[in-house]
Amino acid sequence: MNQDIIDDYQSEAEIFKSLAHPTRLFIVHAIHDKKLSVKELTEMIGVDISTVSKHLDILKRHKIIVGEKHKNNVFYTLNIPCVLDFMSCANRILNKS
Amino acid sequence: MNQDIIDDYQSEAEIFKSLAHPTRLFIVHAIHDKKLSVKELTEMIGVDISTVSKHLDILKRHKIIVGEKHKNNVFYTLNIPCVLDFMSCANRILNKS
DNA sequence: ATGCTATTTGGTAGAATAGCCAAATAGCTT
DNA sequence: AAGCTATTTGGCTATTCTACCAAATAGCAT
Repeated sequence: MNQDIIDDYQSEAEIFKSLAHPTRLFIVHAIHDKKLSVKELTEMIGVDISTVSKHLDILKRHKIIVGEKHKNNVFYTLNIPCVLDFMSCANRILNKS
Repeated sequence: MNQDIIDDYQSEAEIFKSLAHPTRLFIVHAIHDKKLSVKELTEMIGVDISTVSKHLDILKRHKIIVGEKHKNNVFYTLNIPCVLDFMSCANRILNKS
């Protein structure tokens, strides 16, 4: 593997990778218009809360979302609106078949 | 895992997944303004041609790119310009730290 | 401080991914 | 047909990812 290409595109690929999971896409949509806590998201998604926390951590580390703590809840918000634009784009791809 | 969420977002996640690799992002950029064959891309990337062929297959199956055959070469073109828009968006994320 | 709720972290097993090599296929061109 | 080039496919390992459970941490509230 050519190391230069890796260097150039690795961090960009990380962004895509962080979105490349149904649960994480659901989260992005869900917090688009409403701040939600880990617990609330967990109830909506229906997997173990530790799994949800790890998904949130991935999105947070890549700055897709931002968390703010109130009492002992962490509420998450979407940091990158253009993600949703690309999701519309992706859906156009899917539907134009 | 809640099956409904999987069903709703799985295919969308596939799009992101297909772009979540440095080599595939390189390909998307490289064929943006110029049709390129598997062999040409392989020379630019520097991995085994079978690896490149598999990357191209992933992008093709998700309709990110389109291949057309001339003689015994297959030339690839970008099918989804909005991918590049999102890549700009991704880079804004990266640089705003 | 003790409990109570929310969140994160560590560990682990199973699935998926990406690379290489080798072999198969496709399709010109003699 | 036989040779040549380009591409794809199969098989195999090594690595990465994801889900669960259990345990640790954080922080309010009694």
